[in-house]
Amino acid sequence: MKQKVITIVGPTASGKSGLAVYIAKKYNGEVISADSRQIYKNLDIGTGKITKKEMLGIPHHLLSLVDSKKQFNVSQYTRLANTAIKDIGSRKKMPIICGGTGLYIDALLLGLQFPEVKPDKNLRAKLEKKTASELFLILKKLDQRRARDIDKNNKVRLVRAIEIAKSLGHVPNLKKKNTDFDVLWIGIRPDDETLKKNISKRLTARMKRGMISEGKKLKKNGLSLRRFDSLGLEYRYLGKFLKKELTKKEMLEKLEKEIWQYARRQITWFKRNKDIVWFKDNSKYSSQKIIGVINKWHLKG
RNA sequence: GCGUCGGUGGUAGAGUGGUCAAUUACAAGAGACUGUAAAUCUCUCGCCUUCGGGCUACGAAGGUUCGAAUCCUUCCCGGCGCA
Repeated sequence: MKQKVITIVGPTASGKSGLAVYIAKKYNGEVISADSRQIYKNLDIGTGKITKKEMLGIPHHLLSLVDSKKQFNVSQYTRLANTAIKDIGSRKKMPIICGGTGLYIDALLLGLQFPEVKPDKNLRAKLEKKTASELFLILKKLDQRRARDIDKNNKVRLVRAIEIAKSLGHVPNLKKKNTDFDVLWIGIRPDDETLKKNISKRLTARMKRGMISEGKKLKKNGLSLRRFDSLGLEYRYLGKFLKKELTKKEMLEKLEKEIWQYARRQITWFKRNKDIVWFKDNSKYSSQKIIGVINKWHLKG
């Protein structure tokens, strides 16, 4: 019998975390985070990590595990998440995946198998200095086929493709492995106006909770400004503020827009998955409907 | 009041007689996604379109010219200087 897994996806500030706890309470579940930034230690306020209090006693996995100076990736994520699912399942509890990082979730639940080539820091550093078209030519020599479908303006992708091709001789086709999961996909997508409001409110709340001092502390503890930038969103803009490139007001204005753009990108990603059952919010009314959907799925076997 | 500089698409800001529906950036919208994914990348972006093109536009109104966002006149608005 397949392991049952409930998954809650949606854009940032849609109320996923609260819903996950609510469902976990009802179904004797534990939550596994699927968030590429909340996996890091000490990135708490800026990532909107759920607090101990908000967890209401529900165990949460894959939060605050990695040093924020280190680079984490999908492959590590799927390994950890698979282990967590097994662990939770073995204790006869319901794993609830909750998060907004589409790639991580799909890799885990759709079984995307990426080529097993470890990141090569030196090679990357060398390649990053080249232009996209130079990189494209390098890749073309190594793997004609991959060069044909790759986005030839996307340096990040090109670098990785070259990295793989150098190691394996070519870039293998992406494989999907059959997973042992029976997944119920639940999506939360508020209407645009509500989502915008939520984003704005949440940002204000984060400021009150001390987002700026969190940033200062991270910097003091040696997190480079370059790293701030690559972490994106709040940390990218916190970094610009700490560098004095932006005033506090400018930071907040730009950040709010940027978060909105991010939310749109998340929605674009999740829209592709036709298995997702969408709801507007996590209100009482929606929650009841969601429970109904879960019950039906749960009874099926 | 006189002088002077300026008024360009949602915003900032190029353009100073034809190659201009107008560089670029941002905002907005759509989308992509092979181990960085909160990252990275692409497309659209005056209106209409049978996708050939058509129409209306660079403060307003006139004028010069084969042709004006670009030159001239007047007016309106804003900055600065002098009164």
